[in-house]
Amino acid sequence: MGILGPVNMREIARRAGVSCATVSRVLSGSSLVREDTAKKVRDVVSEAGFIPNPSAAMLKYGRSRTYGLVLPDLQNPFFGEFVGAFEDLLIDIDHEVLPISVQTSDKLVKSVRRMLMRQVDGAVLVSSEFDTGAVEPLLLRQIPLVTVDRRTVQIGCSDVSIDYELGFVEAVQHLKTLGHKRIGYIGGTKGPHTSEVRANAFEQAIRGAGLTFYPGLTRRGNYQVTGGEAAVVSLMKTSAPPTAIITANDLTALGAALGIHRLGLVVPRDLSIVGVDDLFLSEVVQPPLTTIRIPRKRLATACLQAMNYTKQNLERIGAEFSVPTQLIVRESTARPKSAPKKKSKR
Amino acid sequence: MGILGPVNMREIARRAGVSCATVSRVLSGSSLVREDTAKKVRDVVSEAGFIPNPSAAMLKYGRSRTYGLVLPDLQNPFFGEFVGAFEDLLIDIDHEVLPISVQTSDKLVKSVRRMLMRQVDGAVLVSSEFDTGAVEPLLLRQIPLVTVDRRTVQIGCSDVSIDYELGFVEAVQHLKTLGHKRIGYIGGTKGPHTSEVRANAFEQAIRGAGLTFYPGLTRRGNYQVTGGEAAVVSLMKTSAPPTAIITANDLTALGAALGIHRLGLVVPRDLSIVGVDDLFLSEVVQPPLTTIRIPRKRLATACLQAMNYTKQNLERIGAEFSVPTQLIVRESTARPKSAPKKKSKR
DNA sequence: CTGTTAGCGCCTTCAG
DNA sequence: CTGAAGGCGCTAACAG
Repeated sequence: MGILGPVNMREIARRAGVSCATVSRVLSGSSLVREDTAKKVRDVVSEAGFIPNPSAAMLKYGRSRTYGLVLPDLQNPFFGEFVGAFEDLLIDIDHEVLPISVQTSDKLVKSVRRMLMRQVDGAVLVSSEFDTGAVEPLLLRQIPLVTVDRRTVQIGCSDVSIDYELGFVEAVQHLKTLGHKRIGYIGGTKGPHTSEVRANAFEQAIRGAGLTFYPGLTRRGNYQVTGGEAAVVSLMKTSAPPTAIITANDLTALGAALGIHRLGLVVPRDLSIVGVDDLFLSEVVQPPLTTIRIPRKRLATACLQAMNYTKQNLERIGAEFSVPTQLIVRESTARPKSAPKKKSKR
Repeated sequence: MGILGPVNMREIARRAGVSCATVSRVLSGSSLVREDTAKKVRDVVSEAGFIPNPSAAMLKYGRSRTYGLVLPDLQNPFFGEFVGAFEDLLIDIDHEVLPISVQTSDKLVKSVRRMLMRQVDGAVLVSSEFDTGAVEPLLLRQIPLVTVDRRTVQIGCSDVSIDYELGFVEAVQHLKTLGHKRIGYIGGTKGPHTSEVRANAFEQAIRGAGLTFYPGLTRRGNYQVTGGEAAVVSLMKTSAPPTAIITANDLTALGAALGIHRLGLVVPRDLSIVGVDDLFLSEVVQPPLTTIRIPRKRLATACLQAMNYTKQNLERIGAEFSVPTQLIVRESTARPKSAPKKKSKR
């Protein structure tokens, strides 16, 4: 079974009575080794519990078999779930993921440094700000880049966009069918481009459905519970509050639901709420949240695809990929209470 | 600024007109370099954006500056939060964390292999099953180990126990004060030792408070929402259901709350619920969950402490550390509805 | 088919 | 104070 201390290849070679090269060949599955020799080597390897040192290989090849994954906030369960999905994909190709959470305070610069240290073979930047200066070192070193929802490509950098437009249209249609006319929106923070993308998708969906877009029913959140709560309170205090809102993500929606509750109101009777993400907790809360699902697996797959494309076309402009979203109707949306009354003017 | 392709030390040395050794000395802060030479080198280093390749250093030293962190389930937000806390600690000492989720299906063996590959300097096993055979290779290679809630130590392996006893006593006291007498429990899966620890802590707390321990009001969950829901339904169908329950973790508690809701009942009117963990979502759900908080930072700190102890006493039996818990009272617990009626026999 | 050799980038003696 | 040289473990040429 096991052994004491780290065993190296030379030691394995010695025990098997062959040279390191032969051991290396056996391990890499080369067919240029006689079967009985190979078997002998394999026996020694497994008997010693030998595991090759990847640092050595990396030193030789300059490839680390790991991809950096820059996320805005690992506290948000969505990103945790996404990391898991991405990791599963990488395991199949024997790679690793280096997840890096770029909190508000630290700069992207530091995470870039960390990736450079770990010699990542590529980096995926999810919904984060794209500070050209900060990622410069990556580009200069020819490290393939993939952004999510930046909706811009450049040499050595592809983009995967999440099709919010699709989900928002479905959501607005859903609300319209229920009878909502005054639909509000609680967005994300100012920095990341995805905030604008989501806000625009909302406005377009509203107009596309033939409804009125009320700028006064729009608020900025922070992608967290706190932001959703504060925004919904502000929204409900207006003279003509919305009967339904869509939020930039589920955490914001959960915050909004909390705010409504604290106001002594109830969801969906007093306000219908639609989130974005579909956290696995969203179907567990009361009421279960109607939300626009971002499919993690498809997103992860698209990122990997984009990565491969970029890698193979490093000299060229990156490609654009897209991932669909899907409305999941649960119980946080219902017919507006006020609407019928207003209509039936008796 | 940046440069093209990976730059190595020799190149820096060349540009600065010195040798690699001098560059190395400057980078490691050796004082044996003339200040003007050092400055010259530092300028070239920062101008080239040079970052030393840790693989080379690792190859030399055999230390990877990373710790493995084996968790039962990264889907559970508690572990995500814990990884973050542990990582923060490691950043300060310039180390990294390799988080590994050991799902039900895969075996611990595989994760051990992954850690061996990455040449971790140590491993923390959180609330997982401790298969002696599987971790043997770690022990044999003299890799310091820390377990959480295994409550056993051995050569080269320390333990950090979470003081559930404390939290459960507080929780039972809280429920007793509210007037509860029939308190049930929904536990964890059979494998990990922590399940027994939590179950025993519950039973002792009940008896310690002078209440009756009803084995019939005990169920097994799976640390997930589904388990909590199924268990609570089963519990409420008994002829004499509990008026309050304590669950093995917050996810289970959330599941229980969901189950109660589906049964057409309401928390805490029909059943008071106490969780364990204090997920950041637990204060956001309706009703906010009363729960026994496991402080992540303190747990992470204790793990690191334990790791350092083990490392410095590899030949000796590990030490035992403990982390306290704390009851957080919110709104999922209240006076039982039935109790007063039963008492006032009129 | 198998062994020998050189070198990946860094650090650390040992000389100068 | 600074330079030259060797070696960490592995692999890919190149010999045999």
